[in-house]
Parts: sequence; structure tokens; C-alpha cells
Amino acid sequence: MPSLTEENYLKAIFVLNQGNEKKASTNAIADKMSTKASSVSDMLKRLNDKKLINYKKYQAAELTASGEKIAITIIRKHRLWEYFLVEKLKFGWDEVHDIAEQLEHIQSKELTNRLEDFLDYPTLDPHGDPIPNKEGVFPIELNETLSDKNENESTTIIGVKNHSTEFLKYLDALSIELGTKVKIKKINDFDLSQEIVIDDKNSKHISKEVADNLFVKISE
Amino acid sequence: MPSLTEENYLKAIFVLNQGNEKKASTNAIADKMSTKASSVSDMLKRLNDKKLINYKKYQAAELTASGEKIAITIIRKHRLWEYFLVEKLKFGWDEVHDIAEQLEHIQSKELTNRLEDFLDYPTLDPHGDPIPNKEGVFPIELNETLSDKNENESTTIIGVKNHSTEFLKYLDALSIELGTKVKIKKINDFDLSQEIVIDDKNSKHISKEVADNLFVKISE
DNA sequence: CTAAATATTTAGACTAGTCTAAAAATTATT
DNA sequence: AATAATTTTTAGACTAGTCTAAATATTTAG
Repeated sequence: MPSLTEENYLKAIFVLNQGNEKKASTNAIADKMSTKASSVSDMLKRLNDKKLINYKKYQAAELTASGEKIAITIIRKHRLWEYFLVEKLKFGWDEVHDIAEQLEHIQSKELTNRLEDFLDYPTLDPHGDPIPNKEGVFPIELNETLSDKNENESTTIIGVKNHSTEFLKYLDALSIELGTKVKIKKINDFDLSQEIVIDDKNSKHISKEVADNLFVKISE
Repeated sequence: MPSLTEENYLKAIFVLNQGNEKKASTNAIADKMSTKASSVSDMLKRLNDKKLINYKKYQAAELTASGEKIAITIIRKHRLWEYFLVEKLKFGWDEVHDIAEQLEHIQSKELTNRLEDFLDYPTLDPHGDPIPNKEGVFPIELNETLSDKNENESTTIIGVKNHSTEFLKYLDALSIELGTKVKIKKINDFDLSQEIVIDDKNSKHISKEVADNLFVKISE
């Protein structure tokens, strides 16, 4: 069994390496985990010894099959618990991240599977992120963001990349939620900010950073 | 915030000292926590420094008001989660202890309170143990055990002292559950084992150790 | 009341994980 | 290709918690 800390490292590496390119550098991991590069360096050696990652000095880390399995299990638990917190306990989507961050480390396969059954096998968590099944298979991949779209295109918001309370509250203020239709009226050349129309009604102005963090329905 | 380990020590001390007498000796705690007396000795010093317990060398430990508050919160969370696991996820009463042992350390008052609301404010957990409310008040105390009863007395099982899977499975085999009526037909002088009649139907023979671990309805 | 048995504490070492500061390697820039 | 900037690793120290073995208290028994 990996320790709680090891689980968090594996999860961070999984998330950083999503979209195939090896981006899990020592600094990137340190940044994501709010720790120091030297600590990460130590830990990468240990995870390598345990064959949970492939790691060579001065090169980015990659998960092995068994490391990835653990990472996906953590993500599965995190997302199932988030769904539980929002759907059953009526938390807001901006309130559940830190609690799920703790719940994801509860060890019991049986618990995870019964929870999934109790929740009627949800496929997406409250932020639109896909929930891997018992076998670790994700139902869909979220790839395209609103920034990838062009002027005059319409699309639907299906997920958020950033899960911070601040960002989610900002979306609430803009009346953007999952399922919201968005039409891009204009993209400003200077800062790539967008003028958008929400649900054919309200016009809003959003920065590129916001558009970067909104996943949209994949074209055709 | 106390660490997970500190929380476990506080809980152990609370449980040992239940029923007022100071029984939380170094060895008793070590035993309960499956650790060594020397480790306990170290920890008692630290908890004393943090004013979570009152402890003087060679004397049993007592919780301070703030230590007790923490212990009760842990117990509250443990019992609410056990109730959730049995009532909502349909676990057996013999399967939930280890999982609740993990869940009890999740930090979020809001979560505990919403969970309690979701469960409709249960007062007893699946083992008959009282669930303290938000203010830390227990609805009732379980005191009397079947060993305290005499020959020809009848009573009702309302709780179990030992929560181990083995004990609970043994009770299942005896068809003893919460609410079961028991009449003591005979107490053997030699080993204090009892001949009992369960629900006016089946006669069984149980050891003193089993009777010690069955809480019964308090007389009159 | 003294000796033996038992309980508790201390001393010193170990592990996991972290940090700072310095050294070494890699990458970028001229 | 040489130097500068950046990234990564190493060395050494620190904390929380644990352990074994030895020392010291306390309790029990004769």
C-alpha cells in the first residue's frame, strides 16, 4: 500500500502527464503540490525504487502501469465523493474539493464500489470531469476548451479545468454552469479575451484565462 | 489541529476513562492502540504540553475539556459514518469498523453536520452506541451488561461493547441482534457462563466474556 | 518491610517526509 | 562554444512518531 503522500505524488504526476507529453518535471510537481523541488527529487527516487514511476535523474517522471492504476483509483474516489457531496449532501460545486481531497485516500475497494452503486453509476463529477469505472476506464476525455473555438462559433460548456473555489464562484456570478450554451461574438486580438453570449441572452466579456479553463463539447 | 495520531490517542483515552474511573494507564493505552508503552509515554508528554490531557508521570491520563471535545467529535464522526455505511451502503454491522476508523478523521464540521442531516439525526449507531450531537452531548449512556443480570431475569440487548468482526459474526450465528430479548435461565458458578433463552425460543450457552460485551436495557 | 514482579520512563536509534543551502547538470543566450 | 540562467540533485539537519533495551518507579507478596 502506498502512503498518503505517495498517493498524492502519483496523482500529481498523472494529472501533469495527461495529454501524453511528459510534463511532470521536478519543479512542476513541486509547484502543484506546494512543496520544494528537493523534496520532490527525494520522493521520485523512492517511487522509482518501488516501481511506481519510471524516473531517471534530470528527466521528467512517468507512471508505470501499477503507478497509473493507483493514480486512477484515487481520481475515481475523488470524483465519486464529489458527486456524493453535491448530489446527496447538497454542497455547492465550489465547496467540495478540499473534502474530496481527504476522502479520496480512504482505503476500501468495497466502499468505493458500493458508493458508486448508491450514486447510480455517475459518469461525470460536478465539474464535468469523467469518473473512471472499476476497471480504470474513463468514459470520455475532456480536451477542447473555449479558447480553442473561433469567432461566431457556438458550443456548450461541459467541464472546468480549474477547480478552485474562486474560479467556480466567478462562474456562478457569470451564470455559467455545466450545460450552458455559449456563442463567441468576438475575440480581441490584443489579449485574446472573448465577448460571448450566454444561453442566447446575456453578453459577457471573459479573459483568455477563463476561456482556457472551460471545457467545451467536442466539435462534430 | 491535532494530528491523526493525536486524535487516536485522545479517542483511546476517552474510551478507557468512560465510566469515570481513571483507567487510561500507559499500558492500557498501548494495548488498545497496538503500540508500545514507550511510545505512549512519549505521546502523553506531548499531549500534556498541548493541554489536551492532564498527565503526571506514573499516573493515568485524563482528558482536559479541549481534549475531550476533540475525542467526542471523533466518536461522533465515527458513529455517523457507521450509520451511513450500514443504512445507506448496506454494509453488515461487522464490516464497518475499519472503514469508519478512517472516515472519522476527515476534517470538516460542515460535512459532519450535513451528513447527520442527510441521515435524519440518528441517535444510535449500528452497534447501539449513542451518537453525540453537535454540542457533544450523548443521548444515553450504555452501562449495564448481560453479566450484571441475575438468574431468571429478562432483558433486551441494546448494544455491543466489542466491535470486532469476529464477535459480531459470532452474535449473528447465535441470532442475537439489537432488540433481541434474552432470559437468563441459569448462571454457572464455576465460569459464570450463562444458559439463556433468546426471544422466548432458542436456548443457548454463552461464556462470561460474551455476556460482558452485551449491553442491556437499564432496569426500571 | 523488604524482595520480587510489574509498570513506566528514558536513552538512543530508526523511518518517512520535509526544508535550506550548496553543488552539479541542463538549457538558453550570445 | 562559452557563459549565464535555470533546473535538479545532494548533503545535512529537523520533526513526528515509532521501536528496543536499559533504568527507574510503583505495586504486590511474602
